[in-house]
Amino acid sequence: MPVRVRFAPSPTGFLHVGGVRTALYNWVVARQAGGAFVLRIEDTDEARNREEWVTGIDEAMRWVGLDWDERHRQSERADRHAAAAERLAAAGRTYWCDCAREEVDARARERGGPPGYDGHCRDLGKGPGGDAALRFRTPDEGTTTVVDVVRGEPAFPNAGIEDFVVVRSNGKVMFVLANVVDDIEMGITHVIRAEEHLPTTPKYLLLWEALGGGAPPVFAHLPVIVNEKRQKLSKRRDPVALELYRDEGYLPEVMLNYLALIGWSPPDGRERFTLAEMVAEFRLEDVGKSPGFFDVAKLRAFNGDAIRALPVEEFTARCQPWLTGPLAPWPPEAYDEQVFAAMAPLVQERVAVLSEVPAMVDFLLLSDVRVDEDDWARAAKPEAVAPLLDRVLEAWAEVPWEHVADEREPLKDSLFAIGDELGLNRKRAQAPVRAAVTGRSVGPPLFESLVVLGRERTLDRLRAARARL
RNA sequence: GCCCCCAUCGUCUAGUGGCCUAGGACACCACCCUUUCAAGGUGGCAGCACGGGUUCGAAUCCCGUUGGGGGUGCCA
Repeated sequence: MPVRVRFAPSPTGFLHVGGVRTALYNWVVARQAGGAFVLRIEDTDEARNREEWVTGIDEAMRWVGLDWDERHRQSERADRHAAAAERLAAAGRTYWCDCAREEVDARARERGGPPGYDGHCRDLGKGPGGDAALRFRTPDEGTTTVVDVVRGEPAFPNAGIEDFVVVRSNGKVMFVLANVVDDIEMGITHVIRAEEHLPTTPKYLLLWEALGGGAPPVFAHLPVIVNEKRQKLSKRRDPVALELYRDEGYLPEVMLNYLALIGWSPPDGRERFTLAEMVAEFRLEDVGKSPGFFDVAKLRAFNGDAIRALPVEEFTARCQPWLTGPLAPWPPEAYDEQVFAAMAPLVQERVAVLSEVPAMVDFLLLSDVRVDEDDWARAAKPEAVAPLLDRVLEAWAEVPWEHVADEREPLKDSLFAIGDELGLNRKRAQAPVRAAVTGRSVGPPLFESLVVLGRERTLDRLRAARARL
């Protein structure tokens, strides 16, 4: 039987990073088996069915490079779901129930037992219509066991599984049923999803059997991804949208690499690997069981390494959204390809995410520098800064405007010579110049930057700074 | 409350009964390099939750405790 897996996100406005990992594992399993990766958008809840949210999923998937073989929208299969519900009803596996939530709760309280539905309408022979919902009759005895590649065989006593609703009173089919129907009809062989679905899996299995689905799929419930407080990442309090990381300048291949590592690592334990390597080495049974923390610090470290490993041309190409695109902090005409090309290698080894690039070169592209108050104050503190700037201004008006490593380095030599005479070490001598010219206390190497900036602009900025002293 | 899951450095993990005085990575600290910041180099800190078993031998197997998490909808 050909391997067929599915990734079934519901449109919530963005693609959740945890979902990306789930999609990745599914995709890898499909690719290594030469099977099919099905993208199934579970949009049956109207509140989550906004068109742009649906296309947002496609875009996000494309960005990370997880291509699908089939794409379905659950909402388009409503008739299939309804037909399945009818089959269940015809087979006597369901019954109509018009108990209100409050009644169910009240009875549970009286009973003193666990909350949940008590089977009140089971044998009342009620019909559809009004507030009636269709409930699935669950077994009172026995155990439903989930055979799970990563969890073993968790067993659930059937007595603890309430008669759950499969069709709402408004006629809409519930998620579990739609899920099972789609999985059966789409020939899904492996259900790889987040651990939070484990508790509903017995219901899934019961329905699967009731619908005559044949051999159930192989399950793999992946450990959840948690925040620093060890809670499942939530869209309300945690930065979970893949788009956020994309706009911050994380590389898609790094996102995949890092996410893969939460829950799985290659046999040899190395941490950096490509998608192709993962396809070659991944095994579902090697997936870990414990929840994993989404550590942005580590993601950043991986990203910085990956950026540095890029050929410069590619680095430059990948920077375009922040240089000439919508994420650039300046108008398109401010960008100068030549200027950036001169700085690119120096910038490349200093950023961890691409969104940090503009701040590294803005002083070269913008006509006015905004000088950071604190940085300037710190750099300008020593008494000797005023005479230093005076003498540098004088010297640099004459000196050859170049910086040649290992040979003559006129800019550098003159600055440090002046600094020496005034009792300022190299660190303190370059600081006021850097702050005056670039606006910040950190940035790419100073003399290289000045060469690109040019004599006139450099001297202008130094004069302006001298005047502020 | 009830059901289910989980438990190795701060974090992600390697480890599947002797190879473990527990390895790597990120973070952190120190030093080196150095025109800032990075990068790089060297070194360091730091862990098998606890208690019982099983065994010649347990991070590895079993039971319990504790701690954490998930689920418990006419959401997906």
